[in-house]
Amino acid sequence: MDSETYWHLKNFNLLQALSDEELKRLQDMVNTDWIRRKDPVYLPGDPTEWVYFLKKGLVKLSMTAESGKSATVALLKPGEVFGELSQDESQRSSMEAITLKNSYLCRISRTGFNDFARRNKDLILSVNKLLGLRLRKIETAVYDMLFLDVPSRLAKLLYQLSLSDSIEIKNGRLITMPLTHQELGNLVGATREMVTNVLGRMEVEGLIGKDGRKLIIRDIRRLEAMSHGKGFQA
Amino acid sequence: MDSETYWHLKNFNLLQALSDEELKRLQDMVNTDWIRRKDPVYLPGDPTEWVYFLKKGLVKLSMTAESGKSATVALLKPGEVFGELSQDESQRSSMEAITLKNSYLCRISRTGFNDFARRNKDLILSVNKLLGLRLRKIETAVYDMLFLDVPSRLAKLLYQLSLSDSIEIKNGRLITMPLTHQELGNLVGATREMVTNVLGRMEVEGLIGKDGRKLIIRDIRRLEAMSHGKGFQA
DNA sequence: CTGGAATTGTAAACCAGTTCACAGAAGTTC
DNA sequence: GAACTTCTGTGAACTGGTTTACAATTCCAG
Repeated sequence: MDSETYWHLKNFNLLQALSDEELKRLQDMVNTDWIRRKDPVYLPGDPTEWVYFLKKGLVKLSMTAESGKSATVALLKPGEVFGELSQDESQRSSMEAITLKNSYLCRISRTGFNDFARRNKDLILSVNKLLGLRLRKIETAVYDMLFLDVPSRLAKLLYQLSLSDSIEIKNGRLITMPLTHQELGNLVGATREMVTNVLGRMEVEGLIGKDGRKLIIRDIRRLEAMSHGKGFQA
Repeated sequence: MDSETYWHLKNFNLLQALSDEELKRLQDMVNTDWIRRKDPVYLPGDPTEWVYFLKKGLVKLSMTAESGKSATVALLKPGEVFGELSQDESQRSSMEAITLKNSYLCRISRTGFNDFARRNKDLILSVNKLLGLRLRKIETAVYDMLFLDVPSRLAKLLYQLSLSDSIEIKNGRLITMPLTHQELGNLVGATREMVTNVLGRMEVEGLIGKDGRKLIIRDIRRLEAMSHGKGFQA
């Protein structure tokens, strides 16, 4: 492999615990794929036979109903691992994974990975930790869906995006993650129209601004506050 | 301990992998508690310092908002394990665990349990499997909340209760789990009134019946069908 | 078996968010 | 830079579910 695309499994948190020798062994089990923007990695109903390591790009993990409605569960960035990790020999995927940018990812067979992990206490512990994190994340997502209204949920999302995916600009922070209103809606469980509407109000209130189609966070404090209480309270 | 209350850790799925010797060692780390019906095991905000094994009784795990609204995440029966299991040194509990019947449970310090598990590959693997199951369960809960209406969610719940907590009677199955309309509502994410209303319609349709305050499942087939599609479709 | 507490039943008013139906703006492609 | 596609903006009509307020029933303790 050339040095441009040469990839260290080492860069994945999950694998941090492995020795160089073990990494080499694992490396032999790995396939690397390139997937074009908007193409699927896997679809609902596919067997869960691979574990994926995202090397470069952006992947959206979402649930879809037959009605066509869909909800985004996670946006995965380089270094993140997805696919069914637990030992449990579960049937088929309920989710769909689609790239939002051209992406490089590595793929290990689930059974292969599990056999490998079985011989590596530290790796099992890492998997354990990761599952715990995922669990807590989805639990708070449930909490938010049940107890917060759409403006609060959107405020929270923008707050988080501003921490994880933005750059400092004059008078605010520019969100770099390329998300349409539709995709924001899928992330907070609301319609595209509702998102447009709420963002409009937020702009009037001076909480956010926009540069063409990109969002600018203007008052992160108030956004953060809003993400707890009841939306716009008047 | 007398033979009535003597308890084999062995009966817990999670611990199946342990040898008798290991079980003995674990047993020394265990406290047994008796908790009165309706009393809490822990509350939101409590530190997550224990892992619990429910020996006898019934425990409700739920999330509550400051508004007082609450959602039930799980009903735990003897043999089930709860509390924060993953290695991740997470802060405080977001959930509340309350007994619905007088209950016996065993309690192991989380750090103790984790140290113990760290030396037991098979145990960690079991924990992983359990976390995987929990994850899948909550994922389908999210799916249901997002894509199914209240009648469908309730139908699904009744269907499941009829599989797991009912006894055969003449002309149907009697649900043995003691749940009020309020509690059914908390389980499906709806108000008490909505539950009363939907159950009423289900009774008219001949899907269910009631014996005093207890529910009887009359047509499990149609309930099951209903749990997929759009509630009452006319 | 009786009095009070908890649960169920009911219906009208209300509301957050969806649906529908377009119009305008911003990017993209050739 | 024209033609197209994708995305944003907007408002009216609608709807599933909540809220509120009470009445009726069931349960349980003494």
